Amino acid sequence: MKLEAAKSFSDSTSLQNVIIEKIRELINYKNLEPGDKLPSERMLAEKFAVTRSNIRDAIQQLEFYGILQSIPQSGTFVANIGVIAMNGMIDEILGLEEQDFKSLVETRILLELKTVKLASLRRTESDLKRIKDALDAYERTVKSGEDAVQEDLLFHLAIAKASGNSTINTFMLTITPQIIMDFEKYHVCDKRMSMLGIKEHTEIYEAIKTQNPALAKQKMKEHFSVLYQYCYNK
Amino acid sequence: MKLEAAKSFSDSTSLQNVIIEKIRELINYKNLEPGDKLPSERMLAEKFAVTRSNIRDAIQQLEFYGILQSIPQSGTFVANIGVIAMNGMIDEILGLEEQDFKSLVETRILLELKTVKLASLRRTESDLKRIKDALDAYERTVKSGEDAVQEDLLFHLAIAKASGNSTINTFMLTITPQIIMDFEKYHVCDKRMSMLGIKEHTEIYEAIKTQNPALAKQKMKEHFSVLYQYCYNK
DNA sequence: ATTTGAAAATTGGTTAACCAAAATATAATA
DNA sequence: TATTATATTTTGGTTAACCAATTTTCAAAT
Repeated sequence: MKLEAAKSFSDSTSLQNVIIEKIRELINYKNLEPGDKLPSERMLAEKFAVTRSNIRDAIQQLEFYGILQSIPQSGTFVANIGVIAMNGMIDEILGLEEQDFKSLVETRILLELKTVKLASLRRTESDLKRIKDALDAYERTVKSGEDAVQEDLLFHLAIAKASGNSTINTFMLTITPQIIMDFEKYHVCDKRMSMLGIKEHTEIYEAIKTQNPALAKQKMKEHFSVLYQYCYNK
Repeated sequence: MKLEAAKSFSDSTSLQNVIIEKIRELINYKNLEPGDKLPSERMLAEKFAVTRSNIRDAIQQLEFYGILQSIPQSGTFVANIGVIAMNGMIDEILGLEEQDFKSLVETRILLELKTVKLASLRRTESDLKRIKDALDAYERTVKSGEDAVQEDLLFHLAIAKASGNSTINTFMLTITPQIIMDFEKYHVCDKRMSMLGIKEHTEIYEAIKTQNPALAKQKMKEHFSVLYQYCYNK
């Protein structure tokens, strides 16, 4: 059987949001400060009339955003960000929207115009080799007539890695699969685009190689202008 | 008891990485294509000689990066990104470094110079009110002589929300708690900085209100230049 | 040969019992 | 009274049994 996904906001998500909301209320009601301990998972489960797993899931999400921290055999603690920031952040977490394609592309362009500049300045020789390898792989696939969306993205990820900025690199990783799926869904890349892509990728690579950040950014901008128009004019 | 954290790369993380690596090898060895089904959690657990929970954790992480997708009572599937991109991405996931303060600040500045421009263009009236409220709260706290790091960050988060870009907004949320903790750790903000901050925040707010993106970005840049120097010259 | 339908097996998710480390309470000692 | 040693309780994490939805199997009917 093959997959045909249509992920919706499931019940478990909304239950988790309810629990997060209740944890927030508890922290406020009890005036818990940074470093204070939350009631145990078992007590929370009983208090909220849900299972301990539900509590653990909610805590895990709040841990992801740095609001709580669990210490084994000790307890779950309010992180060191203060009650005001915590309330504001939970508001935003509960109000997070599904990420739309436009935001995704907009963000990708922003990040990449930065990574390509940083990569030009900071790339090591091994960074450069990785980028070159990705470029060669892309070129091979395009010239063989196959779809090269994946090799395309890997070229860009190699640049992100060379930027030396671990945060941006992580962000690029998180948006890449969604980008790939959207691109293939909307058929963003055709053969003609790909042949042009080889030229543009090569120019970007050369600019990084010669450590010319301004030129690198310029070439990346051109590369995206085609893409951008293609995405928005269909 | 109060918390004094020093999170290190735990054993569980490295075990998870080993499992991720093995899942990758399996996908390659079996030539699984997008949409194909992975062996069941139970079989993987037996094959890799680990518990089913370990398998579930690894799958959950690969799900976060969009590489796998679990369907209840059906199976876990390779997402629609292709084997080449998958290999490249798993390489990067396994090689992810801890996020350093410099990357964090660099990324924050990049994101905020964009959000403030977008917010100027797109902000609704209710966005504007939220930003104003955050600004007022910040001013109140500073003038009362208290530490206002939290109100400071909430002002910036309000702008991120007004940018209308859900992806950037999510990213801002994920880096905010780390920023707060680092700021308090390094005592980035003192009283003098905060009083200056009121002026700068107000200027940014006015630029967003009058929908002047260039001015808004300019003011944000000034705001960060002080911060940036403070962070790097200590 | 094809279709149908019910039974059996398989699936990810859930629950509750269990574990070892940590925190706390208690008792013994100085 | 203060301090140390020990037993008990509490903690988040782990494990294994269980569940309901889904998929597969396979024989009966057309």
